Amino acid sequence: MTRDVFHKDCPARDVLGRLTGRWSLLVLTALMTEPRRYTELRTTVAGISDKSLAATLRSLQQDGLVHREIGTAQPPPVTYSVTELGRGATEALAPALAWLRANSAQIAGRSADDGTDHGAF
Amino acid sequence: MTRDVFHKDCPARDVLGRLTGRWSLLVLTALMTEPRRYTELRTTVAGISDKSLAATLRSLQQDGLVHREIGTAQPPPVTYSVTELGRGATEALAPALAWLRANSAQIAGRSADDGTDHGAF
DNA sequence: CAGCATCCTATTGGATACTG
DNA sequence: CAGTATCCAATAGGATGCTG
Repeated sequence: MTRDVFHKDCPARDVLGRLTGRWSLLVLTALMTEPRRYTELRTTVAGISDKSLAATLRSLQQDGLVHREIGTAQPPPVTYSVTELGRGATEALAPALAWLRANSAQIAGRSADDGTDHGAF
Repeated sequence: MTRDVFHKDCPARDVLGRLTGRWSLLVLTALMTEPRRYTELRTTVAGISDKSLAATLRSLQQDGLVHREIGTAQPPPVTYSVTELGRGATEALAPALAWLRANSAQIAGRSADDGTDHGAF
């Protein structure tokens, strides 16, 4: 006990580092329902920059969580989808996301409760 | 659909940002089984610095996920524990951690497979 | 359309030393 | 024991402009 991930040299630390990037969870979840094109993703994950989206996708792709496919049309459409591994990861992350949805409003209004009701936002 | 967390101004974004910090998941999980003292935590979460541990604890405490209690002995012992809210959060994160434990070795050996067998590390 | 290159700033986080 | 203070390096990430 208190081993593996708590150990300094556990490779899970690296993976954790990449998965806890600001955008990974959002991008993975956005890809869960259906494959998406680059521009589509940038719209869905509102607020992400080109640089961050590209970096996140590359990172997820290198970890084998996301698949990148280039079409033959002109200009070539690029479609991203989750791999089997990525699907497992996203499903493992789903409870965390659900918890966020349910509790973040309460947490956000903890140190700065200005009385404004954002609802889910 | 494609709302709430995908919206730019959703407060879940902030909470996500703090929860996806490099150490939050580890610290929360370390506190799940039993309350722990500061030094104990620093030992359990191997590799964390004083600065990062203190910052992580302050952040979690402000979000209401962790409780800080100061004893009366000399020098005053400080004990950290998860709150009810924190317990819910950690449980929601547990599947992600389990997935990490099960799959990170495979992922880590993806781009740099040197043949070394780290096992779970 | 799907990025990459460049520049820039802000934040993270480790090391070290110090304190009540 | 339980931190804080300071310094510094590395990284993340946004803005902008450009490309095949």
